[in-house]
Amino acid sequence: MNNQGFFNRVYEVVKEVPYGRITTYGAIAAYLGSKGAARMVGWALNGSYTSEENIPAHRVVNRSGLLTGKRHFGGTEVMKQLLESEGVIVEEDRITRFDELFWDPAEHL
DNA sequence: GGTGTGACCAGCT
DNA sequence: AAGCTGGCCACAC
Repeated sequence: MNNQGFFNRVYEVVKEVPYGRITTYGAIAAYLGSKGAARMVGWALNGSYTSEENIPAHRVVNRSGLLTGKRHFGGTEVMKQLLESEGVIVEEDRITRFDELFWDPAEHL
């Protein structure tokens, strides 16, 4: 059912990310079956803001836990604020306790 | 239907 | 050690 498009699946996964948790592009891409399509995941999130649904893209970071797409939120501090608002500590545009806060889609889904 | 792109990843120089 | 290039896949024009 959710095979209609790669984008749609990315949205579903990101929306399933629990509060105060984060995931990575590579993890999502790998879960979708396209390990090398990490770039595609970021692009999907690029359209997330155009999507009718509210996609917590701020919970998605790169493999280093770095807020790579922070600039796409319309403000580098916006993403940080959102994460800290959920209890996630952000330092130097990077997730602290990244290993602990990391949420693997394959593990939950 | 080919080309370009994109918020990455990993390896090479 | 750090910077850069290529590769990867799927969508838009």
